[in-house]
Amino acid sequence: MLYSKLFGKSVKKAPSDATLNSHKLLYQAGFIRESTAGRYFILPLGQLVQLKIMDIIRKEMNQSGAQEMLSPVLHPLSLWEETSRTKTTGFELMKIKDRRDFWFALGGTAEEMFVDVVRKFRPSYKDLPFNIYQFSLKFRDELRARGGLLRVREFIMKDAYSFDVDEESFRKEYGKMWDAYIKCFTIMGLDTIVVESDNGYIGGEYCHEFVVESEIGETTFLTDGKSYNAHVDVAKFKREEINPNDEIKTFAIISQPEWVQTMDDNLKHYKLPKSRFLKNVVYKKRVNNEIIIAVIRGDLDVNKIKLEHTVDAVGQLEDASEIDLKKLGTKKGYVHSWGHKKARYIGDLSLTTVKNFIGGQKEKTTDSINVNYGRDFNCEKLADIALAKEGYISESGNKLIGKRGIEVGNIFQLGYHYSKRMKNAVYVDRTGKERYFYMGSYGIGIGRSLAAIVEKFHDDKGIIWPESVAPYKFHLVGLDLEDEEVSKKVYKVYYVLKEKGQEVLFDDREDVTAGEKFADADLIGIPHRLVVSKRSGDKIEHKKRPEKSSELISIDQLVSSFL
RNA sequence: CGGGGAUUGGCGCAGCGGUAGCGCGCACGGUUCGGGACCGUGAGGUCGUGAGUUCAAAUCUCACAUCCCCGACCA
Repeated sequence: MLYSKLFGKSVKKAPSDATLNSHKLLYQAGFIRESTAGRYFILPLGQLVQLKIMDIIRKEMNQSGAQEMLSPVLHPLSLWEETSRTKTTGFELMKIKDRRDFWFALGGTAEEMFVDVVRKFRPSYKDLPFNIYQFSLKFRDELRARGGLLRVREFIMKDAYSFDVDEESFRKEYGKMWDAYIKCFTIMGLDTIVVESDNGYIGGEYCHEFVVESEIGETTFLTDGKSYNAHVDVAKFKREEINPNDEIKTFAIISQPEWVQTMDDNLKHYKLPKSRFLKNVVYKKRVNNEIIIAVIRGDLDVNKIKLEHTVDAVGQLEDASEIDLKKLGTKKGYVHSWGHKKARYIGDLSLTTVKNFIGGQKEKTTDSINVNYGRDFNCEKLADIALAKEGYISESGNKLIGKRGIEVGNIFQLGYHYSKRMKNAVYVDRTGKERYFYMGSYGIGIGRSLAAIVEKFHDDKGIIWPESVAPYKFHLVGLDLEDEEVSKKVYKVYYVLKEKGQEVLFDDREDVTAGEKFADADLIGIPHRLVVSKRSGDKIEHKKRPEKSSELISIDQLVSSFL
């Protein structure tokens, strides 16, 4: 490729509102341009990188036995209605209708479509398992796009869907995808941490995110530095016994000064740690206005997402308002840990780690002490509904550390979530009976991976592409082109490389200074820079992008050592 | 969706009631030529949109739109 003809040249300055290195550099070097917020033109250089990334993924997917296909981008809305995902709160589905008033969803993920195509075949157990995937545009009506390619409203995603006869078979597939993902990201130069995460509106029981650690990342997760990594939404931790040696005392209602209202007042008044008090947090379920009171040890906070899973209300809980509390017959700070009629009580596992809790039925000048779970009150159930934090102890006994990262891929166990909700999502087993598919889905964001690579591989001069994803392998710089000899030589190098099928970007511009060409080469970040000039004589000057010094080599050496 | 900021040529910005400017980039000519050179000439803008105030609005007022940042939300 002649640089003089390349569409999308470099510019000196990035727009002032670009804050991330990947955004600035990709803009400056001519890889991307914005259309509207969160929608990007991927320019020729950028597309070459995207294609490289897609090739890496395609190869590993095919290697693992998956089959590439393509689904329409417009999904009949009726499919999304079949799984009730049109109603899932928090997910803004983009809808569009054609001239016959037929409604479509602009796909943000394609579970329904893939189930739909599979059920058209009514497979037999002999056809299973299989994994089908595609690269296609995805639409997410994000409330706020940000960070260049990191969070966009339209992007290319590799999404795969697996269909198995049962869980055991599925687990193998899940493992295969896990391994394939690690391999893909490693080839791209990315070290990923596999993090347990929340499945949100996708459904299913467990899932994992592949995260590239980065300070600018949006995903926050906790790790014990060894075997345990989990998204804060789902992270588990040990509840230590607070006072195991205390004797259990008799429950009592005592008088308490009126000024004791908040947790801080309690600490002052009783001179005991937060963990000795009961805390109640009230939520309301949006669909039916059901009131849920989460009861938890005073030093812990409630994790709304865990609670939502516990009460089967994913994406449906909101903080109760003062009006809601009034309906319960109470107000802020005076919620009881038991006894409010029409409320469901869910307790955290921490309730059994304290003897003789203080609190639980606070009134204006009284409260209860020596409250023990199981003896003095019970919840509908005890579950893990507490928010894990940095410094807490993981279940394997190590301290949890908080980190940030960019989520570049994820794998989901879907189980029967979709097959049970959609009609005829079944195969025929050995005995001729119909059985539900056991499913999984697997995604990788192409643009986000690209941005993550740039975030990791750059210096103050520009991008430093790993060879596996670089838009070109060689950046040939021709200097002194007005000199006929030099000009002949550099074109010869260009044609030799091209003849050998090499990817080469040739800076053939005649009216540009050497300094500018070098600056552009650094900015664009192609792994091997070749310079031909008066100074290089018969040889070619070769320099790797991250290195400072160059070496003089002959064209034969170039061919023998680098092609 | 809450809070903050912005919108003037392709990009970065100045101007803040009285003739729309600068730097970069672009085009042409010339001098340069190994780390973003210099001189000269030139093209390019109904100052986000719509109302209003005023003799006069890029500038003041209001509304709207778009974009950015923080948060909430979110595979």
